[in-house]
Amino acid sequence: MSAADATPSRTDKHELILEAAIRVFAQKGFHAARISDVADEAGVADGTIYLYFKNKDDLLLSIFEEKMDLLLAGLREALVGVTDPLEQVRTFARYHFRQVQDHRELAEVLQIELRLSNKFMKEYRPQKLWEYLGKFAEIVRAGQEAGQVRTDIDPFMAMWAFFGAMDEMSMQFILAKHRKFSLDAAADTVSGIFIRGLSKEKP
Amino acid sequence: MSAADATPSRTDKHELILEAAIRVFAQKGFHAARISDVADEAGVADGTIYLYFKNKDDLLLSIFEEKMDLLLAGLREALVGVTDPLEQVRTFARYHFRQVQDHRELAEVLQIELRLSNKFMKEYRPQKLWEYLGKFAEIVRAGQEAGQVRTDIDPFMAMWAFFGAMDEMSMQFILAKHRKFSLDAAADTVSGIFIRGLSKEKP
Amino acid sequence: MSAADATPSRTDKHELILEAAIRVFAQKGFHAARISDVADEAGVADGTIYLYFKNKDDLLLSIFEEKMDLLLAGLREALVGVTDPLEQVRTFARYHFRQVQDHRELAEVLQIELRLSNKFMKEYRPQKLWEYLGKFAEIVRAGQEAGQVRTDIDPFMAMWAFFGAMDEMSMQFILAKHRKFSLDAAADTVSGIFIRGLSKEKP
Amino acid sequence: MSAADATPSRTDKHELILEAAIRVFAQKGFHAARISDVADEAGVADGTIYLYFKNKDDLLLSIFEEKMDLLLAGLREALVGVTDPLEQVRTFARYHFRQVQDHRELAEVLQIELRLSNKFMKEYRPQKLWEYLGKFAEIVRAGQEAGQVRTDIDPFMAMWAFFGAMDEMSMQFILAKHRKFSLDAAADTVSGIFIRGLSKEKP
DNA sequence: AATGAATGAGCTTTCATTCAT
DNA sequence: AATGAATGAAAGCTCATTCAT
Repeated sequence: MSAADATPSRTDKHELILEAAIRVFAQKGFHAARISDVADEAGVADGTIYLYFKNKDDLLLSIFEEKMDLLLAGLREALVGVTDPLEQVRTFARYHFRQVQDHRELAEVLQIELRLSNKFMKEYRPQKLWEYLGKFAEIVRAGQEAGQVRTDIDPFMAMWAFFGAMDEMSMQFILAKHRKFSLDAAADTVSGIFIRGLSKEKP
Repeated sequence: MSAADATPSRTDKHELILEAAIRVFAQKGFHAARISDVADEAGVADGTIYLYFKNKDDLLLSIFEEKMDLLLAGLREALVGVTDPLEQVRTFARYHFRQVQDHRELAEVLQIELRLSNKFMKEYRPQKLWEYLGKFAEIVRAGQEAGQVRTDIDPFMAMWAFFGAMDEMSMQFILAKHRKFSLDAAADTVSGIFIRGLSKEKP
Repeated sequence: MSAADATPSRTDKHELILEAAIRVFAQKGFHAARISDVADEAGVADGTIYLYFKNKDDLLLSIFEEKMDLLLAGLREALVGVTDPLEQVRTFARYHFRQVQDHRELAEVLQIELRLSNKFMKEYRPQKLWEYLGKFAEIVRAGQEAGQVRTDIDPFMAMWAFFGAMDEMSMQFILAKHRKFSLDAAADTVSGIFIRGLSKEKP
Repeated sequence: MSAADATPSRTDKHELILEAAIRVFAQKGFHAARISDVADEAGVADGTIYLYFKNKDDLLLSIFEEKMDLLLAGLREALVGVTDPLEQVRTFARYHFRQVQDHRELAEVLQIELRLSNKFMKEYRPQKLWEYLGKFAEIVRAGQEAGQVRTDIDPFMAMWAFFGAMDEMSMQFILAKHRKFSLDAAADTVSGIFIRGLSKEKP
């Protein structure tokens, strides 16, 4: 009500429910999770969820959409000041695995549960994911133009390979809850392979 | 029907149902597919499926188990006579993508639908997958011992990265039903990156 | 706004909501209509409706109660000056069908939607309807006493028959949105049949 | 299994469920009745109902369709041997009210509950009802051709008036569970009014 | 008086699985 | 071994109603 209007009292149910859903989906899985589980976790009534999200699927997709925005913004920020394309590859990998580590439940939902939804995999076009990964294709193309990256590799092919490698290692990290698995080492391995694998051979 | 055939007269309903399930799961997705759909496709009664498989999940896992056996056997055969570790990487990649291309419905089930099953991802230990991928770790280790492969890379880390790269590209191939996407090119890209990425730098 | 107006400044939300409800119920049907639809149509908040009506059923019954008052008053006025009982039958029919024609949405609600409510049909005693129809029974009785109407017919039985005939024809008119259906012809048919049907045979 | 195959063991679930539904719908009303109520009444599981009927609406419509067939067949039989059109009117009325009396629960469903369904009233074309009532229009037309029935009345208008009169009286009979209301008297009243109302005035 | 965000009870329908034949 | 009719648990979603502001 003040001029500044920080709206501290507004609980932002949207955010509240979204975060609760991430925790619940990560723990029980999307299909096993009931709407009432999410409602309980968020401390609201079942029906309240439908005031903020169209349905259960929409809740899952909203997690993806909204979190990918943050992920993409963070990636752009992480790449600021890194000019060398091959160094950018390393930065990308480190940033990605750092996010997986820092937001493990979210990662679990995005990596595993999102793939549950046939809607997502087969009907939905993950535009946000393409924007995120597109940065890698740009890096490769820039490296090719700068003469550092071999030109016999298609940037988009390399992009999917890079994403696949990171994704699978993240998956193993998530699944290997009790085994040792260093994401820093994963970042170094992936960037190590791709940096050398993509660079022009020394003459 | 030959004398060598151990079970000549048995129609092998087990196999019949399994193949029907692959087609149905690939087409409709595991969750959307009904047991009665599989039964119809196989030309048997619903109840008959339960004489050969414990439940719907077991049907999915059986597809994985039995097909991975064939895949692994094929891989071993493909690698026969290829002695150079780096060349073995190329052979592996080509073999893998060839299988995806030749058994597209099976690939679709294994790549997408199998991941749907929380049971599979979180509880089940895909021993057969590890055996298959383990070949790659062996190749890397052998290369390291032979002095061709850099030793700062953990063979198992490399294994997951390699699998992830191939898997994601296969996924894109499967999803990109109408776009052009060459699996041969994918094999060359992946092996191109990994062969150079794993090899020792030339002095 | 006039001096005679007892409630000049009051916007009369009650009336506002009632009229909105008639339009909404007629258009979407009572069950399909949401309280929020009525609120939107009336330009008030959902909760406001509950300041004027006990619940959704009460809203429907209030439409009946209040509109039947007007209908009954109009009928009495229409019958003023008509002394011949058989002529009164014709007047009744013409008045009734005229109302259906002039207040089609209201008629739709009263004819179709009101019957939807189990509450209305099985628990509620439609006193107002009986008053309205009672006029017909009175007409018949008066005709019997005057010697114009046959006495082997129970006035109340005749009343229900007369009402049923008019009601069904109104229903057909309402349902037959696109077909030709003249309510004037309906009035003539009904009164034609009942006037002759009720009158004493000519000796 | 015998040659005669009376199939006494076949419980005919379809019929069983239909009859149970009539009882339940009549007692609780269509909307208030739960599928599980019908299942309980029929002594089957909830799911079984869906093996025989598409959904709850279909169950209601099936009652109408199947029972109207019987009603129509019975009407035709009742009219056999009655040649005089005006006498046929009386036969029709008596048959109709007899059915209401003998199948009171069915009548209750058809008269009251069927009208609950917006689907039925607004979308569904009650072909079977038209066939039933069409007999009356035929009777009127035949009477006009034979010179017994006045020609200033449209047979279809008369048909709706006749049906409305009978329907309303049936409704009152059904609603007036505890009051005295003779359906025989109703039949005589309706046919009395319509026979004289439709016949040509004596010269 | 007015609001409208929040509530939570309630129910149809699906479909994996069973078991009498 | 094979059938397929029958089962019944399970849950997403709606919407009339409430009440704190």
